[in-house]
Amino acid sequence: MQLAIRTSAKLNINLSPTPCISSPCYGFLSRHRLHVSKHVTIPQSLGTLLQPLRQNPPSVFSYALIFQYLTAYSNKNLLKLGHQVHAHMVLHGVMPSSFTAAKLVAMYASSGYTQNGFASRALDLFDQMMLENSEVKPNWVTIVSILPACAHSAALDRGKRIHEICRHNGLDSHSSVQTALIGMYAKCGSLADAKQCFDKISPGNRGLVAWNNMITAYASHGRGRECVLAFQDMEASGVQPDAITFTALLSGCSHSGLADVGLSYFYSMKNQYSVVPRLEHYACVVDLLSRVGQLVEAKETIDQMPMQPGPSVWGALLAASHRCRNLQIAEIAAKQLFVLEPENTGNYVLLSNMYAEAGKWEEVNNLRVFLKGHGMRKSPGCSWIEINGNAHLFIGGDTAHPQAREIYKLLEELPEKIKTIGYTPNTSFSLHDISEEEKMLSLTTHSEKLAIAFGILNTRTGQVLRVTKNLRICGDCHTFAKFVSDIYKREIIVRDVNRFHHFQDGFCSCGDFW
DNA sequence: ATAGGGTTAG
Repeated sequence: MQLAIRTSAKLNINLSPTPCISSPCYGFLSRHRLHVSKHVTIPQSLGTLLQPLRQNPPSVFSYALIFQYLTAYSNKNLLKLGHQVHAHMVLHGVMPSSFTAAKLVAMYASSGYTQNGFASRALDLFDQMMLENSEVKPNWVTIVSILPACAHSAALDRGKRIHEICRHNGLDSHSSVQTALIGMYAKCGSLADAKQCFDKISPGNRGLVAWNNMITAYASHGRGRECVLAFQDMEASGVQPDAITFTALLSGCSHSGLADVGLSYFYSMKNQYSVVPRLEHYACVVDLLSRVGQLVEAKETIDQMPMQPGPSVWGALLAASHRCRNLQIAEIAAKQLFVLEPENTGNYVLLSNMYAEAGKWEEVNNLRVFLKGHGMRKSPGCSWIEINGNAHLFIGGDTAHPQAREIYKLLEELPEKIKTIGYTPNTSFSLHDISEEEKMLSLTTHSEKLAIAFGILNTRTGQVLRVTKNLRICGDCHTFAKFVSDIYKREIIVRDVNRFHHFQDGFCSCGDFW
């Protein structure tokens, strides 16, 4: 059978992390039945593809082909179908072979980033296959499929375990595996391990993606110098940079205040490196310019772009206006964004925050009424921390955790304790229409504070705390983390939607400018 | 029998 695999149908990977919550995969799936025509519209050829499932019993091979097909198409609706086919396989007692296992993991992993829960499903599936059936061996494809799921959910311990599995199966010398490990370690907050994996690849085997992964790693951890040095090493080793290299390099420069360096790379990328700037590069430039206070120039750059500025570019301008506290330009950017991506509540929240900071309460109220009228709600912030391989998830004001009492007790004492060394709670980051007292309450129970407090309570002295948040870290929590890192002498690494913050001895690697 | 590629802005 000839398969029409569309390899171009790749999923856009989003940095926005989602938590990994364990769920019994097979139990869930066994409640499902195969209702193919009801739930999804499928391409004609897929109908033909599903035909072999009517055999009794269907062969492992039929399943493998379907999983492969669905991976190539990877979209949400087809993943639903994938679930059902997986359920079908379980119900018919067909045991996965190494081959179907790889396909299955790839299927869940490739679609897992856009929707909560699928990355964890891929991870659970992987774990079960490693445990339940020793006949099933991971191959390098299984590994490079599953590692991004660890990266996405910031599951460092699980990632380390998978690295161990690689060593055990002799896969750790495979250059694609090594390359994927760099990304996993970097996104799970361990830059040192990422570097170690990079160094392990023999210089001749360091391909474009390995370099891109390493430069991205430095960029997201705010190590601009290393970013530029790695870029220079890459050039020296004869690997041509591509558009992704420059995205990483430019964002690395902006994350660490190297605005001039970043801008000069932007200007030379087209002429010297023959890489045509794309939307994301313009988004970086807007960001770079705003960091040297040139917001007006940023707006002019957008006006002169050779292509239509998309939401990414206007989003960068909105963030830049917030950074420069320029309400006028913020309104221009927001106006565009409300048309281009009306469903993105983050834009309304950011503009509303700016109005609030400027004391324009009427506009704040207008926005709130608008959001309410359209049934939109601010997406809830959540943070999680992995301890002994388990992810503990917190939502702001959450009391559901078994250790909630201890956590809240610590969060009552901590602000008082760190006030003595200069901390003042900043309620301007909490912009609901509520009293100061209530504001304070919601501020002290932000999800990232809950996760940090939980981490302090459940780890040994000196152990690094790695917290991940689905949104941008709040300014007050940022200050809070600095003081906590100081009095507890703890390194706290927070990954937010944009970048990493390394807190140590009362300072943050972002230099308070992010 | 199947033979699949990791990286992306604010």
